[in-house]
Amino acid sequence: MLDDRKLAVLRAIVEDFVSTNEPVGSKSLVDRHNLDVSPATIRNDMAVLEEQGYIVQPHTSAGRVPTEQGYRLFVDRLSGIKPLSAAERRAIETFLAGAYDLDDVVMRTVRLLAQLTRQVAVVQYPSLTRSAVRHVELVQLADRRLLLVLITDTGRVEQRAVETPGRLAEESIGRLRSVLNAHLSGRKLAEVAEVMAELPDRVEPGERPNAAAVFSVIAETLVERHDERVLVGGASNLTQGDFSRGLREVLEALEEQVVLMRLLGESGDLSAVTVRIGSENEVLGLRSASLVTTGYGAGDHVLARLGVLGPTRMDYPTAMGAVRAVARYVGQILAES
Amino acid sequence: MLDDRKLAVLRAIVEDFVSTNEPVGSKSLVDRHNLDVSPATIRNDMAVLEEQGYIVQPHTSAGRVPTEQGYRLFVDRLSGIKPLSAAERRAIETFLAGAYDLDDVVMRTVRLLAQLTRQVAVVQYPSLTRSAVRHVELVQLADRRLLLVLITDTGRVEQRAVETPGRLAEESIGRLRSVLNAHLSGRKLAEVAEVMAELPDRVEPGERPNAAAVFSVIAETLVERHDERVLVGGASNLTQGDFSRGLREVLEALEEQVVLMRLLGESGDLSAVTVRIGSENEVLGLRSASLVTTGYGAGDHVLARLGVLGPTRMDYPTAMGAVRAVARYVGQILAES
DNA sequence: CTTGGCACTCAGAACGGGAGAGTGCCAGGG
DNA sequence: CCCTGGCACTCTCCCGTTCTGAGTGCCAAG
Repeated sequence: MLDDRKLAVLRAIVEDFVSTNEPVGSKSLVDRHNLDVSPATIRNDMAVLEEQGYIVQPHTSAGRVPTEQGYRLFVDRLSGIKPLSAAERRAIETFLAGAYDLDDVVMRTVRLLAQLTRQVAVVQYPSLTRSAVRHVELVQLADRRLLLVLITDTGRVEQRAVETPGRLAEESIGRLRSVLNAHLSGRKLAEVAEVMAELPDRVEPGERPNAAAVFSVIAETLVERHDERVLVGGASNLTQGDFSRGLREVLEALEEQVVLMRLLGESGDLSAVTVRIGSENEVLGLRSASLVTTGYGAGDHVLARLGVLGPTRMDYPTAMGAVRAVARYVGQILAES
Repeated sequence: MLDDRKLAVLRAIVEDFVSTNEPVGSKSLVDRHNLDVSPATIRNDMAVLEEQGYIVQPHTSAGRVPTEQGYRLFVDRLSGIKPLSAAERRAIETFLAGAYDLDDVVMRTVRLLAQLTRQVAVVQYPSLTRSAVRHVELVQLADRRLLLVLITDTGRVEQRAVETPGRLAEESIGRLRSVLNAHLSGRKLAEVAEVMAELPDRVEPGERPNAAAVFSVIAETLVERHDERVLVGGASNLTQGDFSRGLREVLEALEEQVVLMRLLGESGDLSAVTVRIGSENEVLGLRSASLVTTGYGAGDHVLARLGVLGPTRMDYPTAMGAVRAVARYVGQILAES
C-alpha cells in the first residue's frame, strides 16, 4: 500500500512540520531532504498519503500537514526514541542527586522534564498502595482530636486529623500506637485492610470506640482514597505553540487533579513509553494535545507515571527520550533512598 | 487641586474601564453615571486629570484610560472594600469547613479565592517560625538513615531525611526521641535554636555524633530555611484579560517559589488589605499585574499571606472584599483546629 | 513510473477610502 | 468664573480591492 518512499515522505513531512510549524510543500521537501526524485513525484506520493488520511492541506494550494493518524504512524513505525546527549544525562543525574526528600525528588523531576522538553511536565506521586507501612504515629492535638501520621517505606508521609468520640488519656494513646505499629509495620498498604479487621480484638474493650475512629480514618486514607497527587510544571511553555486558542481549556484541565489522574491512568503499558495523540485522549479540552508517558519506580515495581504534555505537533522522538531517561534516573534515586 | 467632581470623574473612568476594557469617552461617561453636567465640562476635567497624570489616552481621539497613578488614587481614596454577599459568605464558610487537614485548607483556600475573584490566587503556607513544636518523631529508614518528622501546633508536618555518621541502635533512637520531645515540645520554633544549643549535654557522650547530625538538620529545616511554600491557583483566569502578550512571563513568575515569596514579602502591613499596582511590584515580569493581599492567621497572630493577582485593570473593591473575607474565615478555621 | 511544463487556486499582505468616536478650542450665557 | 453647545480636526478601525507567491493537479513526453 505505502512503499518505502511514501513512508519516507511522511516522515519528512512530520519532521519538517514539527520544526517549522508551517505546511510543507513538495519543493521544500526535496530541497531539505535528499530524496532523489523531483517535486512532481513527491506530489503524486502526497496525493496518495492524503487519500489515505495521513496528511491534509489546510486549504487548497497550501502545503501538507500531518493528521493525527499521520503522527500515529510516525510514532509507531517511522521514528525511534532519540537518546539524550551525554551532557543531558549528566545534568539529569546531578540535578536529581541533590534532592533530599520525596517531595523534593518529585519537584525536581517536574522541573527537569519541563526544561528538557520545553513542554508541560506531569509527575504522579509514587503510589501509596504498592508501598509498605514503616511507622504509625499518633499525636494529641486537643482533648478529642488526634493527628495520625503514617510513614511509608518510600519515605512518604501521610497525615490526617482524627476526631474521637471520647477523651483520650496519654497512656491509651501510647497503647494504641503500640498496637498499630506492632500489626501494621512492614505490611503492604494493600494488605492493611485485612489486618485491620482483626485489630479491634487487640484493644481493651473500654478503648474500642476511640480506637475505631482511628481505624476507620486509616482505612479511609489508605484504601479508599487513592488520591495520589500529580504535580504539574512548565505551564509557561504552553504559550509557545499551537495552544493559543484552546489555552484556557488546557490550563483548566491541568489544574484539576481528577482530570490529570484520569489522563495518566489511560496509558496502558507501564514499562514502555506510550504516546497518546490528540483525540486519543478522552479528556475534554486536551483533544489537541499529545501526551508522552511512562511508568517509573524504585527497582522493578512501578510506582507511578510521569510524562510530558504538548501540542500534537511535538518532537516525539526527543520527548520520548527525555521521558524514558528521566524515569530511569528517578527510579535509581528512589531505589537508593 | 482636584475638586469633588474631578474625583468623581476619575472614579467613573476607572469603574467603566474596568468593566468594559475600552477607553472611556466624555459622552458615555455622562450617560452611564448621573453627573449633572455636559460632556464638554467633563472634557475639561479630563484634560486636568490627564495633566496630573491620572489618566492617558492611548492615541489622540480615543477615550481615556487610567494610569497606575490613577488606580492608586482610586484604591486609596475613591473606593472602599466591597463586602461580599450573604450567599458568598455562606459558600466560603461551608467550603472551608469541609477541609480535613492543613494541606486541604490551603488547597481549598486557593480554589475559593480564584473562583470568587476570577483571578489568580496565591496562598502562602502558614509560617513555621511563629508556631510551636507539638511533637518530634524519629523513624529508622536504614542503618544510617533516619526520617525526622516534626509536627507543629498548626497541624503542619515537616519531614526530612537525616544521614547519621554511625549506625543507630533502636534504643538510642528512643532516647534521642525522648530528649527531643522533652525539650522541644511546646517551644515556639523561633526559640528552638537557643534550646538546641544546650541539647548535646543531655545526650550520652557516645551518641553525640549521631545526635549532632539530627540536631543540625532540625536547625536547618526550621531556622535557616524559611521556605514557606506558596500555592497558586486559577492560572486559567489569565487567558481572559490583558495579559495576552506578557502571558509567558507571568506564568514563569508564578512557577518560581522564590519570586512568589518575594512578591508576597513586599507588602508591608499584615493586618490590612494592601494593594500593589503594576510597577510597584519589584518583580520583573509582573510589572503589568496588580496584587491584592492580606495577612491571615489563627486568632491574633498573623501566620502568612494570601491574595489575588490580576491585571492592573482589575475590580479592586470586589477583590479586596473577597481577600479580606477569605482571610477571616481561614483564620477561624485555623483557630478551631 | 518519473519528469518538466503549465494553468489554476487561494491565503495573506498592501492599499485606500469612508465612517465613527472622541477630542480641543472657542464664543456665548448664567 | 464656570458651564455649555457648536465645530473643525484627528485618529483608529473596518471593509473592499488588488496583487503576489507558494503550492497544487494534470498532462504529455521520456
